[in-house]
Amino acid sequence: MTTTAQKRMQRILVVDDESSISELISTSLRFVGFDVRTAANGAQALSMAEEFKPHAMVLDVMLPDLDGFEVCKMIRNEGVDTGVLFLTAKDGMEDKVKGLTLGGDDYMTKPFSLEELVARLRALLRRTGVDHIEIDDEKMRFADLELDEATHEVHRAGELLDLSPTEFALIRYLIINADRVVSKSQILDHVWQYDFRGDAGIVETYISYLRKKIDAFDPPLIHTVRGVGYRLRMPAK
Amino acid sequence: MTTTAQKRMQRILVVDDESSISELISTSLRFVGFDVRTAANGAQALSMAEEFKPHAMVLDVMLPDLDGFEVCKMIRNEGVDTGVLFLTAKDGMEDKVKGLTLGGDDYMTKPFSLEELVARLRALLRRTGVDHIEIDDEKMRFADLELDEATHEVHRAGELLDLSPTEFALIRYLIINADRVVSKSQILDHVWQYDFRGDAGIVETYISYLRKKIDAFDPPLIHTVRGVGYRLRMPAK
DNA sequence: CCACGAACTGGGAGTTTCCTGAGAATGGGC
DNA sequence: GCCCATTCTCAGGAAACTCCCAGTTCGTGG
Repeated sequence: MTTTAQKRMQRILVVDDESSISELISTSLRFVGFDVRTAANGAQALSMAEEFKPHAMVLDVMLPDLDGFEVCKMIRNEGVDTGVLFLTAKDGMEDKVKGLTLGGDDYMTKPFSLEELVARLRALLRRTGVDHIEIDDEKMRFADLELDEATHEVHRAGELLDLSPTEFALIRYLIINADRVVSKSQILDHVWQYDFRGDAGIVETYISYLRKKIDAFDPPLIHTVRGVGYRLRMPAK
Repeated sequence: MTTTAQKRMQRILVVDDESSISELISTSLRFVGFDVRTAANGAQALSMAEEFKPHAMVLDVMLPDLDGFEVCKMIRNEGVDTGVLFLTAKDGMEDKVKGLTLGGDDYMTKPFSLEELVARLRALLRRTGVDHIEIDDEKMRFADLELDEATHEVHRAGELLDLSPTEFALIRYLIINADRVVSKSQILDHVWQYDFRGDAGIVETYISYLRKKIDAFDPPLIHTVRGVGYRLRMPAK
């Protein structure tokens, strides 16, 4: 399944020299339905891109041989038309990246959360519009809740809610998994940055924050399933 | 049966250095219809994986030679495409597991109950979707009883029942073994954590709890088989 | 029909899980 | 640099849950 490329799948090339990171990313992307290849350095990335023709790339700017921007430039010169999501460590480089990610591209600083990565990548594919099989108009809905990926806005019953970034990511994850029970550790794994080493209790705190904003309306949508996790659901009236 | 691999059976590789644990697990898995092999350390696991090509693995993170993550990585590098259910002691290691269980993988902390293990393993196989013989969409039914694994809801005659975690696990076990008599010690072994040192009398208590909720409807489905155990059955009217 | 063991169930103690408020630490924007 | 929003930790309290115990009922064999 990882070797046989499906025709309708969007192809992503992941380039990072830390194997733990590239594995983390590629596993996640495969899970949400992308066809993924990986490369560990610039040279590999080049030959892989030519052969694989990815719709988008996740590209670490810090590679052992070339830097990410070089790789990007060369690949585009080869005529491979692909959006790029740059990954960068949190340091001075950040500024440099900003200047270079014009056009449809985007970047994220490590460490990031996987939901965020997937969301950005989808947005990027939508913008660069390589393959319009897309049906989703960057808006998600559940009951009278509405989440807009593009504007990062959340409305309930027509009213705009003021959410912090983490709150937004959390409610997004809950909406994606609407009606299913998600455990606190699942939430932690997907919503928090992958190197978060704290207690799962933080999830309780944020659920509490969210409830104050989202469930200030009736009926309450966020339900606790004791001993298991949380669940977004429309209570049977 | 343990040596002759059936074509339609899903293959599971169990890796743990405590033989009592790996035996416990493999017996259970065989009983519910998997084709199981075991390994006691990383090296064995590697050679076994290559030859056996498991659909999924149950992998202790704490092994005498390599750690579980290494093993997992190496096996995947060998091109064996397999989901992994990590086992971890309840300590700091928990954190380390989190980042690596994204995608299709999952993990559980010891001690666990065998029902839980089987349920998670099935969910994992469903997600990684190696062998799509699936008919069940995470829902089980018996008579007018309906149990949904995803929402953790149980309905009888269309009405939602409010069950505690243990009650839920117990009714799940009874439904799985519908129409068969299961003894109190079987129940204890499968539904409670394997290190539970209490009396089998606890089962009576929970059967009683369940009856109040499930058999508040007609006809009663939970029947006592005196001197033997319990049986879920539709009484011949 | 009696006697005995098995099963049922209410009560309650001890534990676990969850919720929430308060405050320290961090970091970005003005 | 200062302020404010945000993130995260911690701890008290409430509620749910697990488990044990003991008195009672039930079923079966003698």
